[in-house]
Amino acid sequence: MRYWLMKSEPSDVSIDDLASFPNQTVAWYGIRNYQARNFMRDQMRVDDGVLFYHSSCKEPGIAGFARVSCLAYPDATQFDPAHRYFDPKATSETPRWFNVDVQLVRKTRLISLAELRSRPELSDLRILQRGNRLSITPLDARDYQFIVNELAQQGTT
DNA sequence: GCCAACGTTGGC
DNA sequence: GCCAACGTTGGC
Repeated sequence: MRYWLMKSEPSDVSIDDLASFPNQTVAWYGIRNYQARNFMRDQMRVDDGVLFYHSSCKEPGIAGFARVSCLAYPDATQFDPAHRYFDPKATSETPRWFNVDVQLVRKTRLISLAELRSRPELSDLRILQRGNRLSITPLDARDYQFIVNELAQQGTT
């Protein structure tokens, strides 16, 4: 079992949006970076743990816990010429882009980026490192458990 | 809106 | 295969 941090812009899909979706599940479509795609396609398994992270917003940070609920399959948006994520080089025979499904486990208080940075225990977290822009990054069980057991317990949820 | 960092593209 | 130009990300 692996653990992942997955960024979403709340103006696109927020934690509350996710909570309102059928089965509290969303297809993680629109990834157009090969490294992030490979994580989904090659490494993610059902029940992997996911930190749902709000990015490009007023208060960036971890907003909830989720899980991988479906193995990767071709991203439907690559085939749709009307869609912003259309990829003319992709065909149904040779799809380029894949996505998993992600299901909410529970919303938490917002664990801000500043708070994550303030914890020496999390200094190896990929998103805290300089120049990191990947929207999907793996993290160790230790970091995941620290966030679940220490940070997410504080405050109200 | 700025800008550092990094990925992708395409000419050669 | 190199690398300059360009585009994107995302915190601030």
